[in-house]
Amino acid sequence: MARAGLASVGQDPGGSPAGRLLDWYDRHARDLPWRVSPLARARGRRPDPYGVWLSEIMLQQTTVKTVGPYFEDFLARWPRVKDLAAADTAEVMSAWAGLGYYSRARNLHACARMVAGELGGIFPQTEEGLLALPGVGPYTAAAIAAIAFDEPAAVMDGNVERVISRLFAITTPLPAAKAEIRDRLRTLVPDTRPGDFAQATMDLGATLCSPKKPACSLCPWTDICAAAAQGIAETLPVKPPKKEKPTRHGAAFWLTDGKGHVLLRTRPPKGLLGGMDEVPGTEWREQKAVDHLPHAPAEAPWEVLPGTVRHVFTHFALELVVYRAEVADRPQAEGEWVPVDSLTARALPTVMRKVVAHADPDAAKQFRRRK
DNA sequence: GATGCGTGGCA
DNA sequence: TTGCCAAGCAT
Repeated sequence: MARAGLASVGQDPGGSPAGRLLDWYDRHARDLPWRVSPLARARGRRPDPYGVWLSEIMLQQTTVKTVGPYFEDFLARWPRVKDLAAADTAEVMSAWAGLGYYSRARNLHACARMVAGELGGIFPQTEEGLLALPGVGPYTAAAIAAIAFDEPAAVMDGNVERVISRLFAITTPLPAAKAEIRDRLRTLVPDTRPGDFAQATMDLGATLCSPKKPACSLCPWTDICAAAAQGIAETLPVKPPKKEKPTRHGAAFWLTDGKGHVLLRTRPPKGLLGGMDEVPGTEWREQKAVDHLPHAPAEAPWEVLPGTVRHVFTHFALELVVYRAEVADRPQAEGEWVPVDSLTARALPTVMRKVVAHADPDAAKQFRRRK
């Protein structure tokens, strides 16, 4: 933890910036389920490309804490890429339920099938090759290339954008600043341990160089950080103003048959909650409907439940009224009758789990097993 | 370049 | 309570 005195600025007190960051990483790397520790890596242990790929897809826009149990569950169910490729899509969607951004799950499965099939079970080892895989964009391709294959790729995620924009005091707003951030990052990427360097920059952003109240005094780069020197670290990177979220309204219909089954539907494969299961409902509109019942999946003695279900998506908030009915004989209705006690096996997104909890609190208890 | 796409944690 | 935002990608 040697502190670089003013006299040593520009003198490279602890080696190159990358070297100093790696030194910090050797001492502070977090122990994560998909990570090979710096020590084990130094001893020659290599991360499994399948595990690196799986974790990176899950980590897109998703926190480490949230991903943990899902990663363990996927790896236990499908230890190798060919196992995942052989799974049913419905089973994969069910296992992904709750993690969000469900197109990731579809692309994950498509990618597994591509790798296990036409690629002979071997992941591409270059950024370019990885970029051609479904669900793999610039960040993920670079991350896999660096972490799994020791390619000196510039791995730039939200954390790294923050770290680099501060290090060089880049005040251009995002996303226009990305090109400059990437150029700056490239000057830092070392030829040795590029994978650890990538993980170190992300760890730095996730721990010390946080969006608010960065812990500059503990940072291995504090003495070479332009933003810290100018006292503007917390203001960077500059982001565009946020758009406001409208609230949409709708209704959901919980219909049971008296024999422990409930009517569910599967949403279309693309778009919001694509390919996921749902409790049948109305469309979701900003205007509140006067009467929901004409949109019910069947005629039944519908009873409106008190309260509403609220859920916030990326670009709008949703408020649902829940109706409940039980019928002795199943009416003609689009969808599938599913045992109420096996809903965990279904691909129910979080908003629909909230609907279940509202309509039948006992049934919702089965969801508590995970996490 | 802009937009659509989930969820949970935390200040 | 409310807003912020986290290891982005596809279109």
